[in-house]
Amino acid sequence: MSDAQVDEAARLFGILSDASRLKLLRALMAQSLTVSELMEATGLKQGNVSKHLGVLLSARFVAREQEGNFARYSLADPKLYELCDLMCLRIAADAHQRNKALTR
Amino acid sequence: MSDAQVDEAARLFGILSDASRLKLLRALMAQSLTVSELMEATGLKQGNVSKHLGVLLSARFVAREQEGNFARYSLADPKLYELCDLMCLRIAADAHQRNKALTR
DNA sequence: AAACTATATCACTATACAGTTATATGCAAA
DNA sequence: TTTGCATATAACTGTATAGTGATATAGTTT
Repeated sequence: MSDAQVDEAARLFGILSDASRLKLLRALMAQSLTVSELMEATGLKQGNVSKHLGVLLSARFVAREQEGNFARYSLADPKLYELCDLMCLRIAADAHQRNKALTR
Repeated sequence: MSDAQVDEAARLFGILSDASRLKLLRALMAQSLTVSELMEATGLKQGNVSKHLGVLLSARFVAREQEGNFARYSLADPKLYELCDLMCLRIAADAHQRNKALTR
């Protein structure tokens, strides 16, 4: 694996390292949504949502489709599900570990 | 999924979002190594290696074992392999896409 | 065209953190 | 105990970026 590939992996992990972006992705896992709908779903402000979507778009984690005056975003990468699932499993396993340690 | 869990997922992704830390993990995938060996394997300076290992340790991605004067680190989370594999696949798929787009 | 709406972008501030150097801690050999 | 080595930690600097408010861009309606 080349240095450039490691850098790229780090960059992609970095894009997933923000709670606001994860919330946007989570909302999009259920259905594709417009910016306004994403504002509502996440509680983030408009400029912030657009900025984060731009980041996600640049990494091709999401796709953008113009619908008249609206911009509809959808998940573009099936690997996202697996990546997030894995991390969630990891968190659950960790919680379980900690729990066992406490009650032992 | 709670807000706290989303935050935790973001934090863990963040820990993987640094090229130096990924290089350390990659080196540890082959075998457990001491700090000095990791310096050699990655080209990073001592203080930097220790700091990154501390971060990885705090997330339990690695484990630490004292061996006399040395500290031996090893991978502690089997999910790391899958996470990194997935991201690498994603990068490869992306490269393939771009390649196809160019030669089309 | 003018007014309105949805989205994108800009400028700014505050915060987090990677890398570096220097120093501290702790184990080990003499 | 003194010396030396391996590792950890502290202090500092520079850089990146999240959030915000204001503004710009584009499409839509009247």
